[in-house]
Amino acid sequence: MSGKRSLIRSGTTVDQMVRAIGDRIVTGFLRPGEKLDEASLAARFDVSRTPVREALGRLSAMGLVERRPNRGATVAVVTQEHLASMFESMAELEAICARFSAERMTTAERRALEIEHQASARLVQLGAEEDYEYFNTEFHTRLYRGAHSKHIYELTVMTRSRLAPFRRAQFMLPGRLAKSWQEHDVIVTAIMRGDGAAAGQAAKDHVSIVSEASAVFAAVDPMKPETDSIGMSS
Amino acid sequence: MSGKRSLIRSGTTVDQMVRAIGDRIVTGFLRPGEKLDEASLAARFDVSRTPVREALGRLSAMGLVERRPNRGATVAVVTQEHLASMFESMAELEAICARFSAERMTTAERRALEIEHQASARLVQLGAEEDYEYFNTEFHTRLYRGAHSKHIYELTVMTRSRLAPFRRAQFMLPGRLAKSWQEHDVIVTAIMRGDGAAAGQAAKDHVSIVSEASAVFAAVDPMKPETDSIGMSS
DNA sequence: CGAAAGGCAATTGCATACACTTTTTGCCTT
DNA sequence: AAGGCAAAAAGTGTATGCAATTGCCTTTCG
Repeated sequence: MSGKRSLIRSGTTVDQMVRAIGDRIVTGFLRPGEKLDEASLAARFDVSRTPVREALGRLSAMGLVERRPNRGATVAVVTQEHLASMFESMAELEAICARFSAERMTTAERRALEIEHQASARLVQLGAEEDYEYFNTEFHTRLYRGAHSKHIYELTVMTRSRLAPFRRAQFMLPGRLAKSWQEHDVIVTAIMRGDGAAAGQAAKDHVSIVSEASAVFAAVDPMKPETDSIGMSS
Repeated sequence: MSGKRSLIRSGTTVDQMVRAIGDRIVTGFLRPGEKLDEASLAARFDVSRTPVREALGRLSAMGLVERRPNRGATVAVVTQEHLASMFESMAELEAICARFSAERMTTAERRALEIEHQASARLVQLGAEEDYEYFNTEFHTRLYRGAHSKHIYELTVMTRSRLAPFRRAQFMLPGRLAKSWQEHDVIVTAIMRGDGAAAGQAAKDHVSIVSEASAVFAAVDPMKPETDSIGMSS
């Protein structure tokens, strides 16, 4: 019977299940609308149904899977409207964060933001998309933290994680890197001079542009049976 | 042991547990910081640990309880700062909803909002706090829906439910009913004439006032052992 | 006398077994 | 032949048992 867990890393079994299943959804290996059978998943990962069940519950709370009582779980289907709604929310949330950041950031926070932002300019010149993506995430996180509001932070991070699957390839568009940096520059400038309104507007515009850039990926066909079930990774 | 649900109402057992435990937290019967023992709760409600466990997971996602791996669950302790942060977020979210409502509500939605708002005026005159509370909830829900943005709606409802414990007694303050109605009136007026900026500002002010009115309840001493709540019955 | 290490009790995490709900399939009726 | 009903199969929901981790208490050594 149950032997050793696969060589997946740390955390409780449920955490591993959340990561494993979540990854497969985010990477598109599990298609939207696809049924998630508890027993199958449990067998696939060599665990019992219990942790799988709890993992599905968490993923449901994250919005990655949908659950109906007595009817099982499916990979969440994100409609065009819902996706637009999430990007819209993201724009509003980022605007709030930028506005608050402009008003509340400490001197140290402003300096760190500026320094990191300037440093990332080099990545644009080099066209280092991978590294820029990392700095991009860091940049936005700084904005969220700079708002000095724990709950706003939570809402924003939650929304961002929910949008992650659709933002993945936004930097593949040519010239997007430089444009992204310039948009960041507008935000930083506004924050440095404490102009909350301008910072908010700039952040909103920034996300709106990202939204449009990602819109092309919304055309992911849902409910495609897919040949196989579950492979290995992470 | 014997299966004999208490006389709590419908839904799956987990739903009942969520309601039961959530109610006890919201009503203050379970104090912030208090430990939530799975076995005790299961015995108290005459169910097995499994649904209790899942219920604690959901309540954790709602922010009502905090969970640490292998260390059990406790009633979430909300600090003064976090509470202020949540009210602040609520103000911003309601502002967004009101702004969008002013810009996007259909004619039917506007009419329904206006009618219901006017109807609630009578409740103010009568001083029917219970009934007004119901209409108040309804009013705000209309605003959330009127924004025509599913994700914004979700974020707002989530935040509101998380603030529920602290808003409970806001109408106990004398004269609060009439003031609340007047604030609603400003919002409705702005929405009716499609003035998004004004509606947003009015909604933000409204929540801010509620926040202040509720601030007094933030002084709930956490981690009071309490004689005990969960006794053995059966 | 204090501190650290080791053992013990309590509680959580996971596995397995059972019960109930939903869906499918095959047979019977019209 | 088509539709509906019923029984079985599949799958979720709940209960219970067992393993593993945590926190406390005792014991021992500096």
